[in-house]
Amino acid sequence: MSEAPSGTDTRARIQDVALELFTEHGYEKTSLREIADRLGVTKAALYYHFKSKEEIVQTLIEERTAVLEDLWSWIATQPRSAGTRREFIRRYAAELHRGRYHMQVMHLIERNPTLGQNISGVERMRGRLAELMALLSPPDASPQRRLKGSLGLIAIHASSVVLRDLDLTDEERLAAALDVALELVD
Amino acid sequence: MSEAPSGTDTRARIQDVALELFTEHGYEKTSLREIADRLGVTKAALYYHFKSKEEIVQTLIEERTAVLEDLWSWIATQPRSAGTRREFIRRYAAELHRGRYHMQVMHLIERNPTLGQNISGVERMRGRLAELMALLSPPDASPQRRLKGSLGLIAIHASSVVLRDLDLTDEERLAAALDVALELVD
DNA sequence: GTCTATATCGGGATAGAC
DNA sequence: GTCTATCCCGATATAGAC
Repeated sequence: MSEAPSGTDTRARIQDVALELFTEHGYEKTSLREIADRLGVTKAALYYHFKSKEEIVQTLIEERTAVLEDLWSWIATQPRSAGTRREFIRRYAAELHRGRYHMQVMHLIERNPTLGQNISGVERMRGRLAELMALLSPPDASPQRRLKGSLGLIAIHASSVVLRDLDLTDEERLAAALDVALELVD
Repeated sequence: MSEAPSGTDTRARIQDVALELFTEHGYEKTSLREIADRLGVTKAALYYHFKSKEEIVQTLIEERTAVLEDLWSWIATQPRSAGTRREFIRRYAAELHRGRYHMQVMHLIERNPTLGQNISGVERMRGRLAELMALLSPPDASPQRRLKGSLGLIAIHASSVVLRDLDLTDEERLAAALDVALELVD
């Protein structure tokens, strides 16, 4: 699933490069020529693997949506307790270790307002994310508690940017974010 | 400064509409034709007031950067105490009441990765924002504390999105965010 | 599976009249 | 201060050869 058999799987290599450029320069600003150039192929080659630019980003997003929906299925069956929320945060963080570009895709959809108006699947993902955030506080929580719960997830996403200048490894950054997130959902 | 003499000041009306569309659909995706249409003028008319699309967004950003720099000048002269941080958060929140589109511009720069590569002034703003976030925790703080301090500011920015479905007024939302932010920088 | 060549479109920007 | 008309470019996407 997230193996990247770096030899022949051009399709996966396209996704890799596209995601990197989309997150770096934005979806709209990234041209297919740029992607093709970096791969050492031509634009037309991309169209053999994907029928449009949209489809490239769609496949990326659908893979990550599946992850969110798995997490949602799990949490929906659990009691709405602090213990559940803490366990959720741990599972979410673990996912960041496994799927190699979960975080990047999250940044992509957070930072590209244009995705979602046209691109199917993005709205569903944003919806799932909102639902998960709502579940990170007790059912009858005050707005303050609601916000803190949501900030638990946001902390994890933001840590890589906010702690960038702090000379930590990715693991250390994630560990710190995990501490903060666990506290926020508690 | 943020008056909008709604009669004749076309320049301000262009900024208004542009900001709204930029934040809604993204900077790249918004065309000058769209802006002009909504104002009931033509593209060429925009070029009388601004020499380029970039200049429109630049003026927006420069006004908000000035605000951040004022806040920075103030906090730099204060002791790095919890009291200072709390007062900073209060001043920041107050600014959201005054300047009518401070928040929108913040969302704009957060969510458009493409701004900043080319557009002068954005990097300076991002830098100021990072510096301010760093000052929201003690000088020798752990990564955890650093992250929590930064989340104080982020809480304010995120509240409008995160608490959207909660049927609160903007004031109530901001008040809740303020509570959480004050706690986070403490 | 990748190439060259091309069709087509929409965007930013300018010239010059009113 | 706003208009019409136009230029120019880069982007997505397709056709068809190899």
